[in-house]
Amino acid sequence: MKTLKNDPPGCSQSLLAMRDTLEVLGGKWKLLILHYLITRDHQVNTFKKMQREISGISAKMLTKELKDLEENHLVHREQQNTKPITVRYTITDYGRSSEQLIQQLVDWGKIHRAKLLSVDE
Amino acid sequence: MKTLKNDPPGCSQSLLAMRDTLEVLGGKWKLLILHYLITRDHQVNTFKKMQREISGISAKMLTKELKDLEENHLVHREQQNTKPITVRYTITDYGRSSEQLIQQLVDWGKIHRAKLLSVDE
DNA sequence: CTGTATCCGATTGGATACTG
DNA sequence: CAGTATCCAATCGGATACAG
Repeated sequence: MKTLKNDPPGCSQSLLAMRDTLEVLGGKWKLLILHYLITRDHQVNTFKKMQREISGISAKMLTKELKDLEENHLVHREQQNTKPITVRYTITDYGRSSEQLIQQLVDWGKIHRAKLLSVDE
Repeated sequence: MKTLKNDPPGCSQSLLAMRDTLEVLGGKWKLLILHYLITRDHQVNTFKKMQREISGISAKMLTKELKDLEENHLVHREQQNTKPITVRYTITDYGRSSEQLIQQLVDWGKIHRAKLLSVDE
């Protein structure tokens, strides 16, 4: 498990917690990947399939993000005995703890798109 | 108000909403800034004060992030008649719509720090 | 198929000095 | 005080080729 950065001096508890979350789940892709795996829990999600279906991500990025998520026990990596080799990625129980957060992202995105329509641009 | 990116083809509604949120509120600082302004709603929050108290942010970044947030009606900018000039930043009603999302970030950060302690590293 | 390695342009973001 | 302008280093991240 990756260690977190130290508290910036004088940082409140909630600020620190936010920073931690942004450090672990921040960036362009991690929450999208978690969402992908959560909503496709019963499927066999291979590297290739994920790259195809998570629109816009490159192999390099997907590798890196999956590695980060695995290090933090949010995602499980399982190599299959196929030929050629395939790898199955699944969400862990711990990874599921991000579900509410993800739901908030979805909810807010909908709020924002609605707001956009209601405002003269 | 900034327009959002178009839907990547074949993108589900929830995925699209997540992308929107990450586009508007993503990055290292925006949610920290909103949190700052929400929790200090009754104070006079000037540029300098914010830069001092949001540990680690540079003037350049704070300028840019505040501008983005203002463009999206999440933050209000108000120039004061002081000498030298000061500027007061406040959260808007719309900005307050991010409060639940921020709370989730705080909650998850606490979960994660606890998890970190419970796992042999 | 699942990555890794390399190249390289684009972007990020700090430091510093400066303007109104 | 509230930014802007400039320089520059570090990182990001795509494309391509390649390895197991």
